Amino acid sequence: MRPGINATQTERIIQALERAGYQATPNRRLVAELVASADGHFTAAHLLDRGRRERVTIGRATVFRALDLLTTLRVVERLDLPSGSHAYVLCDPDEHHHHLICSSCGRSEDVADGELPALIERIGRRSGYRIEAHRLELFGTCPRCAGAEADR
Amino acid sequence: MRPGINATQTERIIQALERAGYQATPNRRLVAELVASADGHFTAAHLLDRGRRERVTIGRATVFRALDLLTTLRVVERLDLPSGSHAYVLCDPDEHHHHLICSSCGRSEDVADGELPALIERIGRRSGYRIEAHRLELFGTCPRCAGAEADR
DNA sequence: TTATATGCAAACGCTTTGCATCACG
DNA sequence: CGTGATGCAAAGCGTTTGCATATAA
Repeated sequence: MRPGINATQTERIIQALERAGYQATPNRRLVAELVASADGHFTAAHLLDRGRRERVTIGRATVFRALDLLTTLRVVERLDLPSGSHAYVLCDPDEHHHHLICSSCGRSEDVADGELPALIERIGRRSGYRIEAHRLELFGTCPRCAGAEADR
Repeated sequence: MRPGINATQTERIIQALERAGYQATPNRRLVAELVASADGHFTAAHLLDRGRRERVTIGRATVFRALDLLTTLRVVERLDLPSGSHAYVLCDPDEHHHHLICSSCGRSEDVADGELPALIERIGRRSGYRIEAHRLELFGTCPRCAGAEADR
């Protein structure tokens, strides 16, 4: 889980692009690598910085456009942090899930939907609303950071 | 539930301000009235518009500052809409709850926490995270809007 | 050769800030 | 009087867009 490049993950992202009919250009490959190697969530600015440090001339717009694309393809998801700012996380496109985010290091886990649908169904029945979407975000401290705290 | 001024609600907001040691100035009273009479969620810009329509010279900054204050006092809560933009809702400062928002008219309901804590406790145990905060947002169509649809 | 992708810079929308003025305690 | 509140305009920040260029199918 060190911040190296995860070739398999990178490939998955690129394949998602190609499957959807987009070109796997060098820039998009770079973004895919950066996303795949991000440990936890990241902002667009963060990604742009890292991209430029890799000595590639990559434009701000390209990063935003690539992230947009990946969001549409459900390869990444956009989070609203408690601070009000936005971040992205890599995630599994194939199943509905939610995110558990470490406030200390930013690492995040996908959390399966579990009993939530039943709960939501009940809320819908009680309120009379037809519920069409939901979003659950969990914030906390991951085991590693909790451990590091204890060591101090 | 028409968009009239809800005097009781307005008073509650003003009292929250005073209790916290802030002055209940005419501007803040106006914001309190606007917030109390908002049917559903609203943006800062929306509030500013309405404030100015009431023929009061009120500055953008004042509205933002008042909303900040009310957010701190938990009289309103800031929402992150799926579009990525922000809105505020009036809510009950005394109990933890979540929001059910009508995508069609913007009306919103507080939803009690209910079984969520148990679910979250389980997620925490399974993941090893110490979960410190959570946010659940529900989007759908309220009974009234669903009815209006059916009437068409 | 036609559609797609890119970089750059400017535009944009929302929010915050600096500062002089005003009101309240 | 001194602190707190306000309006205005300007600055700030993250994001998007227009457009000319470059690259891929």
